[in-house]
Amino acid sequence: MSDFTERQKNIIEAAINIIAQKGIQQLTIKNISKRLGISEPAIYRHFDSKMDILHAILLNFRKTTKMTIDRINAMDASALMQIEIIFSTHFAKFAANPALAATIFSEEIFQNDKRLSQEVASIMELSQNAIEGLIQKGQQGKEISADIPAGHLAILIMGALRLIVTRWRLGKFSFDLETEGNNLWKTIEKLVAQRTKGTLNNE
Amino acid sequence: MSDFTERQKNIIEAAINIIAQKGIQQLTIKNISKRLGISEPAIYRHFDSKMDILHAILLNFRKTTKMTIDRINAMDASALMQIEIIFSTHFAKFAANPALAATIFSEEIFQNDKRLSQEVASIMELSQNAIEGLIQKGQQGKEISADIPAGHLAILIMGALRLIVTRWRLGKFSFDLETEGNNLWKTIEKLVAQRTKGTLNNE
Amino acid sequence: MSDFTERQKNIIEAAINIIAQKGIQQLTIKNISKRLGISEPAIYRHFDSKMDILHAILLNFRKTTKMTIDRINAMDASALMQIEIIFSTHFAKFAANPALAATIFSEEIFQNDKRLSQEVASIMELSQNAIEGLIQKGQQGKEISADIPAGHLAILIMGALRLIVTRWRLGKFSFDLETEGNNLWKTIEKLVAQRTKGTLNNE
Amino acid sequence: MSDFTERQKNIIEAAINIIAQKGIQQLTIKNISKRLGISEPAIYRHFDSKMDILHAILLNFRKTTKMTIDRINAMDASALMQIEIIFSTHFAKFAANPALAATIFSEEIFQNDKRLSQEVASIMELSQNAIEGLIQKGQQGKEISADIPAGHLAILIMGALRLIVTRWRLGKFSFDLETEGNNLWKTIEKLVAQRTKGTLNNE
DNA sequence: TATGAATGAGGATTCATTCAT
DNA sequence: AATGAATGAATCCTCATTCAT
Repeated sequence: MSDFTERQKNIIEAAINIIAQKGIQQLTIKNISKRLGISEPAIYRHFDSKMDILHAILLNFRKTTKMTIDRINAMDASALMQIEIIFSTHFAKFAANPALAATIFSEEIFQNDKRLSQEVASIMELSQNAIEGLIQKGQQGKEISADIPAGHLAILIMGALRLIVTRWRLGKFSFDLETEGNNLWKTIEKLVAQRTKGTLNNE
Repeated sequence: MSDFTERQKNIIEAAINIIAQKGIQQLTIKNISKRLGISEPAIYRHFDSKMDILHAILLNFRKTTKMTIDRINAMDASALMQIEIIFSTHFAKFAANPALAATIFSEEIFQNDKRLSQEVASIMELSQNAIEGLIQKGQQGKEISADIPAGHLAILIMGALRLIVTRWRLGKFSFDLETEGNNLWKTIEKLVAQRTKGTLNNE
Repeated sequence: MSDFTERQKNIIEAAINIIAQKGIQQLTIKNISKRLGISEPAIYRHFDSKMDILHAILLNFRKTTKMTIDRINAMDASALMQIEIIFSTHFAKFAANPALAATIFSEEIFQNDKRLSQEVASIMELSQNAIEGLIQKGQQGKEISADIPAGHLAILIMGALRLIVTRWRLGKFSFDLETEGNNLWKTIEKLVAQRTKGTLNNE
Repeated sequence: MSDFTERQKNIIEAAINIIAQKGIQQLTIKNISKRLGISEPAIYRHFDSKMDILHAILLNFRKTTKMTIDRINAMDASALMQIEIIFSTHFAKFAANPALAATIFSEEIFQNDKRLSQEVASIMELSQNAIEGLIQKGQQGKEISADIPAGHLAILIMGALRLIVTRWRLGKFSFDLETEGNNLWKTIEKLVAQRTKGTLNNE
């Protein structure tokens, strides 16, 4: 959030909350200003257009995602552990800010605007590449079965993450996201772990 | 599509295409009518409201999904084979009608309307339950590793399916969905297959 | 109703009921046709326009009002008795068909159309003149105090009639119109009755 | 009009004039804005909805009516004189603002909206109760014949007032309302005045 | 006699945005 | 930095009416 003024941060936050609670169709300048208790034109002091607000949301998310990934990549830990941290960090982030999930996973919202859709694609790539890279590292380190395409594994992991978050949202947060996320991770870990004769799950 | 008149089918189709090409924000009565070369009020001869059109889209999708699932469930095939068919049928359907994917995976679009959001939830459950049931069958038949929770597996499978379709859409269909889908399936199959000493993947 | 076909009578009746129950704003061709269980264009087989339907309602009311008045005028009864009959007949008519009151007393509804507004004026005159004539007759016959302008008396009588009916409608028919009407009449009678020394009310 | 902004007062005035001149059917946001020389959306800066405008008209009328009645009630005058002032004040008000009469006496216009119809009923009650109260006072003070139910008298007075105003409107203001009103009042006064032997009208 | 399909005109209302203050 | 007032364009939807069948 470093490059944004306080008011801009307020606006971004309000916008995210509106999207999460009421859907993108309710994200109007009027609703944002109402939430902040200011007038509509006041918004235009801080952002040139509504699109700019959406762009700021994405930009902001990409930044924090990148920071998280960089931090995790720099860790001295096993690949599986690192992926797990990415996984659980995402869940923690969404649990703490459910609005974010609604916004980030609403790709089609942004498809009308080139700048926005590119930003979305870029964010998706970021996590995908990070996970894929860690998987390859894990395969080289014999933590993860080498016979599984890293890209496919990344899709499975990210797809599961997205789906469980979406369910959680649509189900009105009726289960504990972090707990379920961790459980899911254990299953994933079991699936992808290097299987040697001695560690066979069955038999 | 059996319960709809020809005009209703036209309208549904036009609506799906608009959502796919321009996004839900562009799904207006005017745009639908323009696409069909009729006037706006003409739409209201066939649907009471815009929401009813969206509802019809979902209803229709649920129906065909249910039929597909029932047909596959009735098959005399291994559980893995059946899941694979569900998987590939979905890809085939989306490949044939990319608009559908955009519509169906846009859950948050519908969150303002109870009837619509319930329909979406119901559709998601349908596939989830079907896959989960087949996984359990596969586990009982020793096709699929029994130590993996069926629910988690179902989330992984459906999550991957959704994610790959979303990527395909956002990437403007730059890869062949069915091919990639089949490849992904092979990986999934490998992951979940009952692992006995003799069939170990590694070593 | 003699000059109208059965279908026309149905339409008129439906229109009156809609005006009474939902107000003039809800009097639409669609609502009329819905009430009759026919299609909208079917209405146009029987009336050239919506205005023609309203005109027919007024025409019809004027006819029956004229008939009533003529019949009463022809009676061999005292003037007061005759006015009372007009008075109570109106109440009976409105009690039997509350919709009519709502329609007839909604003069401003018709003010956009010359033909309709003239019809309304003509109906108002009809009753006014009838009552005024009977009052004069009563004054000549010494039934009614001669020092009161007949026109003013007619306004008082008709005004009270209209107001009590309006109240009855707005109060959702919470009192018995005919009973209250008769009570009111007794008061009116007392007020206008020829006051001779011997029949003084006070003292 | 105290609680309304200048623009709100403009809008209310324009609305009243439209209702009076063209009827309620022509009371559209477009027509109001046209009359004020502003755009349609501009209206919504000042009123949330069209219904709110109608409500404001009624509210305003009720307020001034209440003030008038309170002022008259506080007067040190005979009951008959007080009623006469209410009577003539109403005529003066309508003569000065013919539009108001058209609006206030159009009860059925408001019947679709609970809030509005209650306001209308409340306004009607206000005058009715005031007059009824004054009649009782007059009866106690022996100004007014005590053998006449006060409620009936109030209906006669208010009914006559309404009817004469309506005629004046429908007749395109072809007579002088205040003059005719005053004449009518003299008749009413004569009718209700305490009749003692010495003041007998006849003989 | 009736209908299904359609339409031009218009309804209230909302939108993102601008401008003078 | 903020606001009150305004607006052009667009929203969904309804209306009376027409026409081919």
